[in-house]
Formats: sequence, C-alpha cells, structure tokens
Amino acid sequence: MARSAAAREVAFAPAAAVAPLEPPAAREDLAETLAGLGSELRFAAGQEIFGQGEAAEHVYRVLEGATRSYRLAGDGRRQITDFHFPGDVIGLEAGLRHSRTGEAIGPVRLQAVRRRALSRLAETDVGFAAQLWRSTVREHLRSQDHILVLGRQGARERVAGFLLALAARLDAPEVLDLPMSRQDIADYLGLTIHTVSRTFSHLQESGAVRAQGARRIRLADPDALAGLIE
Amino acid sequence: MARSAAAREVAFAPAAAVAPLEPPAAREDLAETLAGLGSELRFAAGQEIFGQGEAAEHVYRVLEGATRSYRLAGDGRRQITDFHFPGDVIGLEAGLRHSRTGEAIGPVRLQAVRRRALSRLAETDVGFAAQLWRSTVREHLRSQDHILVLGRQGARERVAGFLLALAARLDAPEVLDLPMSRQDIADYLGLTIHTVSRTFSHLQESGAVRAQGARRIRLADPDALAGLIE
DNA sequence: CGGGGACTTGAATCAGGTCAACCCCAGTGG
DNA sequence: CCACTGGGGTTGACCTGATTCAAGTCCCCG
Repeated sequence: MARSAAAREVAFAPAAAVAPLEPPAAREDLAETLAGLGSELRFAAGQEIFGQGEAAEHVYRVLEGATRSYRLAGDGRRQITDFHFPGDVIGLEAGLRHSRTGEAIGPVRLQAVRRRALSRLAETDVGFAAQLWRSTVREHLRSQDHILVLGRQGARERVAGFLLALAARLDAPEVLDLPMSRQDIADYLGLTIHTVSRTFSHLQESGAVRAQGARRIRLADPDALAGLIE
Repeated sequence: MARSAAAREVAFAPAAAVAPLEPPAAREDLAETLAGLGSELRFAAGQEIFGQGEAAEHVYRVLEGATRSYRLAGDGRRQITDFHFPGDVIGLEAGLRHSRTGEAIGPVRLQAVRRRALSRLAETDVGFAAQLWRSTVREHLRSQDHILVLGRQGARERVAGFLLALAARLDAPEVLDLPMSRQDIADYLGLTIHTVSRTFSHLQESGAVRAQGARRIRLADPDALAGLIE
C-alpha cells in the first residue's frame, strides 16, 4: 500500500494544498482516547478473542502482537478481512453482535474496553462520537482498497501490494518480519497457499525480495515491487 | 443477498430472541432524517454525480433511479463498489474528499444535502451522530460481504448471489429489471462481461432463470439459485 | 535427534480471460 | 418505409494463470 498510498496522494491531493473545508477539530485518534480505559488481557497464538455472531461486549486495543479478523462462508472457506497491529482498535461494532471473528496470530497483549463505556461516552461527548465514526470510515476505506485488490488484481500484484502495505504499516523500510502464515496471507489475498508461495519464489528470483527463512523478507527492491502494481 | 441474508440470520441469530444489549434508541434511519433537508437534483444516464478526489460538499439521497459508485485503478480498470437505489444515501464521507466516483446509471432524481448541514447537526445532536455512524457501519458490512464474494466465490456463485441480492433489495420477488449493463455487473463482480453473459446463459439453460430481453430476468427457481451459493 | 507442521515445488487440470465474430435492436436519415 | 449504423449483448475457439493433486524439503519444538 506504499504504492496504493502514493496513488491516493495523487487522487486526493495533499491536504495542506487544499483550502480547509472544515475545522480540523476532533482530529485525534480513537486509540489515544481509549488509552486510559479498561483492563489488560493476554491471548496465546491462535486463540479466539471474539467470535462472529457473539455479543459485542468489548472493544480491544492491540498493545503488542498481531491479530487477524475473518469471516467464514457457509462451507469452510475463510476470508481474512484484515490484520491488526499495535495501536489498532478491533472488535468495534455498531450492532449487537460481532460481524467477524478475531484471533491472535502470535501471543498478543490487548486492552479491553467495555462497549457500554463507549456508548455512554458517545452519548455525551460529540467529539468522541466523531472519533468513532472516523474510525469506522477508515476501516471502510481499507475495505474498499481490499475490494479493488480482490476484484481486479493478479497474484503478482496482490502479493507485491501486500508486502508494501505491510512494510508501510509496520514502519519496516528494510526487513519485514511476517507474523502470519502463508495460509493467512492466502486467505487475505483470495489465493491459495500454493500460489502465494510460488509468487514469493518468483519475487525472489526477480530480485525484488530476498527471503531469510519463510517469515523474514528483505524488500531488496521496493521500486520493483511497486512497479508490479497496476 | 437473499441467501447471504439468510446466512446472516443464522450467524447472528434473530435479534428478538436475544436479550437486548442496549436500548433501541436512535434506531431510525439516516435517510428519513434527511428527508426534509436540501434540494432536488436530476442527472441523465451516465452523468457523474460526484468524482473521486473532489471535495465532498454534498450528500445525496436517491429518490428515483439507480446509481453506481466505483474506483479506478492506476490503469483503466474499474471496480464498482456498490449500486444504489431509492432510499439509499450516497456520497457520505468523513474526510474532505470523495473516495469514489458516483454516476447515474439511468435518469436519476436525487436530493442533495450540504455536508456542512450534516456536520452542524452531528455536533449538536448525539442521536444524529449515531445515525451517521450506523449508516457507515452498514456500508462497511456490505463491503465485507463483497470482499467475501470477490475473494472466495466462483463465477456461478457470484452471479447467482448478485441476482438474489438485487431481488431482495428491490423487493422484486418475481421479475427483476436490471438497471445496469453487463459491463457494470462484471465490474462489480470482478469478472469480465463475457463471463457474466455466459453465466447468465448457463443459469437460463439450467432453468434457474428465464430472460425476457437482456435486462429483464425472471427468477424462475430462486431455490436453485440459492443452492449455487456456497 | 526425531516428529510434525509449515512451506515449497512440479505436473496436470480447469475456470475464466482474451480474441474475434456475430446477433439484436433502437435510433437516424435517406 | 427501409437501409444503415453503432452500442450492447452473446457465443465460440483458444490461451493462460491459478487451483488441484501429489511429492518433497525445511525447520521449529519437544
């Protein structure tokens, strides 16, 4: 998404260059606001944090580790909708129930905040309500990007884009430590584990990437990766 | 989505059967609230209502006709993210700019509401802020469904699911009048126009569907269609 | 050091895309 | 009234990229 982000820069133009359309109020982040609230929790690798269909009683802020959110189709097919990292807020719902399942990828440290507390805050504090809304909108924009990827890109583009997006998100300009398995990546990108693996190999052969074990990827030539997209 | 909706019924269980987790306050619809505001507009077939990257100065409520929202990839590839029908609110953004382009499919009648008016309302009326949020969440849930379709379903499933969803949305239990072209459907489902056309033919051969011209589809056997999904 | 899950790789297969021809029909103008 | 035109849609033949099936190899953990 380094590239996708660059594309968006063009499409939406730097904010600074545009006359402000509204006061930059309530611009702080939801995660910040949550920082003081709630209690700390730990989950081991693979444990479920919340389940699709369960009552949504908490919201979680990721403190350490990584998580995945997914939906299951009627048969067993799994579609991972997103990965989450420290600073992200997960499990936020407007309805009564969780629309997806959240799981720890590795060991995870979380901060759990009662949904009730949020509701009450939102009812009195307009700025907080705006934060909730913005947070959902941001998630929605990420989903739209995801739709574009799944609807229109080939395997090369998907994997290259995934690596760049992850690097941007983890602030890892050089070496990327993937917390998730190949199967996770496949279920996120709408591919099979085989195609993902093969594509990694191709990227390595082409010199765009150098692997040090399956989970440690050096982005040797980010421009080459970016060139594969579109 | 008649089927997808049925699936959700299972996953999330009927709300009535569950102890209420929060008071059913502010449950009314955003579109209702907007009803009084703003002025009426008309667009001809194919006209752009708002463009990706433009300042988001209005929100629109569809009164009559159908619209499509899409994003363009770097090259020309188009991904339609959603279709909209009377009662839907389109062009709602939290940021300054539109993240997608909105176009009239056929002649459309809209009601335009200034974004400023919404912002002001949201700042004073907590219930309205909640409506904004819920509306975005609903959109986001639709996107998640879309992601599942694009990531995990084959052409048959996509087209069958599309027809059922459209029928449910238009309250057309029998005969479906498609406002959009085959190309639109293809760009929504992440397929080519050829595959969509072929798939329609297959559905017709199998008796699930009967076509009366390209745009008028009789859902002869909805259960058969539902059976194709998953 | 051994076992087993995670990962890789090859060969065969297939779904969907590409290329190309054609049909259908509404609108236009002679 | 009819021939022409052009856009939308359908259909066939072929091709290709991703899946499937089937062995392997690697390496992490006990």
